[in-house]
Amino acid sequence: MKTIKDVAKLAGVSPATVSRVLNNSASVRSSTRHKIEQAIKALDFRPNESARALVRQNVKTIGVVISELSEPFFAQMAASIEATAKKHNYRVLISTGSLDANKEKSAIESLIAQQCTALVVNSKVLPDHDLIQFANNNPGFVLINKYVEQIKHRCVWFDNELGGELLAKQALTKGHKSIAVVMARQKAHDSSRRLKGVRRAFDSFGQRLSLKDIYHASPDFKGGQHALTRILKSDKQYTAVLCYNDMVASGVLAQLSSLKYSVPNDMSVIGFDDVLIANYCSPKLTTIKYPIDVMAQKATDLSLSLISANESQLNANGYCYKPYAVQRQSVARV
Amino acid sequence: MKTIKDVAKLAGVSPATVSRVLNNSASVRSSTRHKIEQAIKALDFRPNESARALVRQNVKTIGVVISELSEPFFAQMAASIEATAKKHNYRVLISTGSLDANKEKSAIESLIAQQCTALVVNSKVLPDHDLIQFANNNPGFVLINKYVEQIKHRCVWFDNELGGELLAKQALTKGHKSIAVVMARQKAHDSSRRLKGVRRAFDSFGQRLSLKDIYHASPDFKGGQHALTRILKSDKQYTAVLCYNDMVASGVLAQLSSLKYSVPNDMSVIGFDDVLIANYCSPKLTTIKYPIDVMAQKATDLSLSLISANESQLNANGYCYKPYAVQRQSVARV
DNA sequence: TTGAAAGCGCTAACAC
DNA sequence: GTGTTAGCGCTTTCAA
Repeated sequence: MKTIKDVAKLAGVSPATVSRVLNNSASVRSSTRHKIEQAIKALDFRPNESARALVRQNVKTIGVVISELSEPFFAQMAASIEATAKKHNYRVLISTGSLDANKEKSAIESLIAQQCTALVVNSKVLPDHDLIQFANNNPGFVLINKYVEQIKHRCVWFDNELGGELLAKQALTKGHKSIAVVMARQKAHDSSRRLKGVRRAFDSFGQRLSLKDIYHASPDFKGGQHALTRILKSDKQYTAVLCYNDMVASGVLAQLSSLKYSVPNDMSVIGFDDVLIANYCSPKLTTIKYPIDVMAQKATDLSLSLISANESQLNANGYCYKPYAVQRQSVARV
Repeated sequence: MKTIKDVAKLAGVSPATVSRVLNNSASVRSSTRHKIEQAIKALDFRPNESARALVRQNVKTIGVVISELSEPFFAQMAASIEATAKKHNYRVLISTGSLDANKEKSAIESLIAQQCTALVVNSKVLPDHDLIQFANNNPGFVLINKYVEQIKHRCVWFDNELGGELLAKQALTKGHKSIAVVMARQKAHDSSRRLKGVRRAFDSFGQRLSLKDIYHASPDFKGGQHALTRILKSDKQYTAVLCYNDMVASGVLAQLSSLKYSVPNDMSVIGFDDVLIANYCSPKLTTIKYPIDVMAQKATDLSLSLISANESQLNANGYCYKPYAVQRQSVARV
């Protein structure tokens, strides 16, 4: 392995000067610089990042914690973080938390041990006080998809309640009266806030959402399939199904299709998130946009500016992103 | 930041002994070990991985190069690598290559500079001689989804030709005579090998694939939509469309659906890869399985065993994975 | 503008 | 079993 000494020897200078060229840290006579650059090229030298990290006490790596990389929503988030990090010349170290508090915690800790000063964490199950403690000990710690009052300036989150409201309004404004709602089973998910928004919309339309109309399912394709089966078994004649996310909605769609129901004529279906599949299923899903791309970008920028002490432009209230409706073909007027 | 010295001081021992406990590297009296473990816990100490990497000349991090993280196929691959790495107590450093030879090269180089001795690379556009050179200088360098003769023992690849053959047979065995084929535009993709397999199947059925029946498209949803439009404009009455991948097939499906064609009655459609969406679209796609999960796992294990000199169980011929057909509902008999 | 030297936190010989 | 010491490759004072 080539080291800075090899370069120095070949260029006939000291290692310190090579370092100066590498970092543009002090003025170096241009002839000297040239010699060094030649030597670097000749040896195909690349500085050892571990050594740099050790002496600089940080590493040009942003740590990312997510629950599950294979889910489209998170994959998109990770992709957006990676793209943003790349612009700042940072790499991305990914660790999964798998919906387990201990694993989530050790995922974060391991990234910190790797000297990641920048950290973008999508915590699903870790208690707030743990998150606050991490934030206090790590200047570059940022939460995404989560709001924690005490460290809100490090949070990039989404207005789930408004999302729920918009979700319900997609059906309510088209005259639907008998509406089923499919939410996620886990408390950890954003179900309860979305449901609150759904209720608010019902109230504003003078309608009532009964507990019986709320179905619980795992937040994926299979969950949607199962939920729809239960929905059809009920004695109510629903005309619309509000879904926790687009994967659930796809499952609902698939099940309806296999039962020869026509969407949106026999049943309207509304998704949430607007991931790729919403645009790819048939009929295309009317859904609620969760702007995860720009949120991920913001979280990355935020983390990076927090560690560069470039705090002038920080928003003390954090960053809340709003949903909006994306109307496609899965909703009919009744 | 806590260091090994702090722990040593608190436990009343030397740093070396702390290191021994940390690494289980030599026998330590159990009472001493206990004291040290107490001190580690009390200080919430975690060893600095950069320092370890520097002295050990490697890092417990596996570098991954892929073209685009947001594509479902690659997201699934990345997820599988991460899961496997985690089992070996490795982290994952991800870098994207974006179908550009220079970016791909610098992505690999940057991972090497980070001391990643284990490397799983999905190269799309880098010339073989570059890959061979990387392999020669990096014992843990492994290629996935690619076969390079000179370093085949470091390759985990897929039998695209057989895949193409199976793809065509899904239609041929059901009596289709007029078949359109949609392949990827880029040479970099596996199109040509798949096409070769398609041709072989046609030959074995005594049928002829004319150049006019081959359509080129970008390997995604939009590409599928556009391709189908061109297919329907042709003067031939096709009864089946063979697609480069499931995303293309979804686009074909969507376009057919919007034109009120019924699948598979009016047209049969066959995908490739068997990503999630193949199971989620309507009708469910008949497709060819690309076992990316197990391949990614194998590539990760291979890379890790290459650097641990645990080469006894290595296969000098590399690892070729075979496709198989997954029959669902998008193909009819004619 | 450049070089010498110290040291980041850790591991691994080599003593004892 | 445990401590002492050197040094991994780099950056950064401090002098010159």
